[in-house]
Amino acid sequence: MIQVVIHPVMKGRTMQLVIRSTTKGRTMQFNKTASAASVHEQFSDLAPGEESQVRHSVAGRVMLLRTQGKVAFATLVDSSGQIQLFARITDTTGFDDFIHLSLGDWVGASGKVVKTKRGELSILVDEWVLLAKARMAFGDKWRGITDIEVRYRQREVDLWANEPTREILQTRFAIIRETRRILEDQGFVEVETPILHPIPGGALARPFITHHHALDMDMYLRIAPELYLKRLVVGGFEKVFEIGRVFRNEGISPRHNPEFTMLELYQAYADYEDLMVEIESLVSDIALRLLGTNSIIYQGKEVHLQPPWRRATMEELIEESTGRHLGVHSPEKELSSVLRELGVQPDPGWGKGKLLMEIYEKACEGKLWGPIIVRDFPVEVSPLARRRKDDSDIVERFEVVIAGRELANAFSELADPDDQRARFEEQARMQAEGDVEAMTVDEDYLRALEHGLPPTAGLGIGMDRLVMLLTDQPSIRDVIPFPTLRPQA
RNA sequence: GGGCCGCUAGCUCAUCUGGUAGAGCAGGAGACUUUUAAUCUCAAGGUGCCGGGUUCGAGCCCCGGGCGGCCCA
Repeated sequence: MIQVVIHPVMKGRTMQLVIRSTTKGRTMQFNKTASAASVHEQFSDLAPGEESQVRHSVAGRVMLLRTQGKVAFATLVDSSGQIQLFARITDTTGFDDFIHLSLGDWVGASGKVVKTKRGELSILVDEWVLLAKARMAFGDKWRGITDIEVRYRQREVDLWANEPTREILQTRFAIIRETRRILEDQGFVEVETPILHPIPGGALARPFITHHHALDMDMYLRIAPELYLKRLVVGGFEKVFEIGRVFRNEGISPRHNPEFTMLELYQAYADYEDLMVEIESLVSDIALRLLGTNSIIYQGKEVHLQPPWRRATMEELIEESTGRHLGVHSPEKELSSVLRELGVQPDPGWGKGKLLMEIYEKACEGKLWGPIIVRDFPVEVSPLARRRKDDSDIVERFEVVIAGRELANAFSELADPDDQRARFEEQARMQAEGDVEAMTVDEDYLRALEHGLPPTAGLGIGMDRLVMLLTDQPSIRDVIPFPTLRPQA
């Protein structure tokens, strides 16, 4: 015997409906013949008070219920929109139960499509069935759910009570879909690479550690798919991309979630200049397709996404911001003192390249509205990127900054196995000195390079941040269906 | 990790300086045969995040803890 648990707010007739829906067997199937939107499309020209002779069956969630004696009106919401149910004691079987539906109940209803005197297109219900009972009380019917914590923890409630949440996530999934289409149209092949890594690599970040019992070894959730994707290029895939989750063991903020979605693409025979053009058109095209414009508003300020975007070197931007001409060849003392003036205490282990990068991040990045392509980074902070021909301390790398945030990171890939080994060893040294974000030597990757990586350029885009930008959301949590939260005590 | 803010009925919010908690909606009973957040009547609904302390008396003041938000490192 199944114990029927009744929520405290369920009483009287509503409780009887709960018990009946639980103990007398559920309706397991419903033959829905029309969506709310399709009813509106087909019968938009019905006159107020006019009844069509067409029957339809609709299904969805009861969002509002207005009873008026011997008639009642329910607003039914499905994934396409809303349609009104019109129940009448003379037409509707089980009318007495109908008027005791709760907000949130799932209902299937059949009847003629009519338009009421007030001009609301409706289903004049003759038969209906309770498909699922909402035992938990509904949020405020006017304001929905505003408690941020409830919205993130019980996203299903947020989703059906708050329409904007649905719209934002629908846009998110559409952005990812359009990205795939655009890249496939350009001849890129979507691939999959491991999420469980024996060695974390491809980015400077602290990984999550997990354990494989049969192999009795620790493994790491990937911090980037980068190294495996380049091994596919070595194997002969000339244009590849992967859209997938990566995991970084760092703090949570309005811009960071421990797991997030990254797009990485690699193109053989290309360099970072080619990818500057690629990302400009990619982001602009996605906006055009989904929003109908590439001139958008983010948090009250305009962002013009139409190519070309401004390009500037890191050194140029530092000079604009600080008024000082600094570079990787500036005296270390000068770089340290500028950084200290900016309020950052340099770490003794930092070289000139790291100092310069810190200066850029502190003095420039947050102030750049963009879109802007910031190019030519120090080799010290770019262990997988190719050196520039004219200056071996600088690499062919760029970041895209929009609204003060890094949206994408790209570079001409380092293909020289000897240089790569030296870079890995430098990273390993930093790791030994306690840098939890430094890389380790990846012999499998080095062996792959020994087999020959053609000239290749790679690009990574934080898809969550792109979604934030295009949906005008200030927090990454609002564009992730189930953001990471500490469990409630 | 540090600072500031929040946590009151199922939901959304009130409660001036400490005096023993209130409304709207939802839910219950009833009225109403074309409503649009329908309306009207009645009744019910609270460990004030948790634990200490101060006080004759704490939702409010103090200390500790939890969860969340924002800012900073």
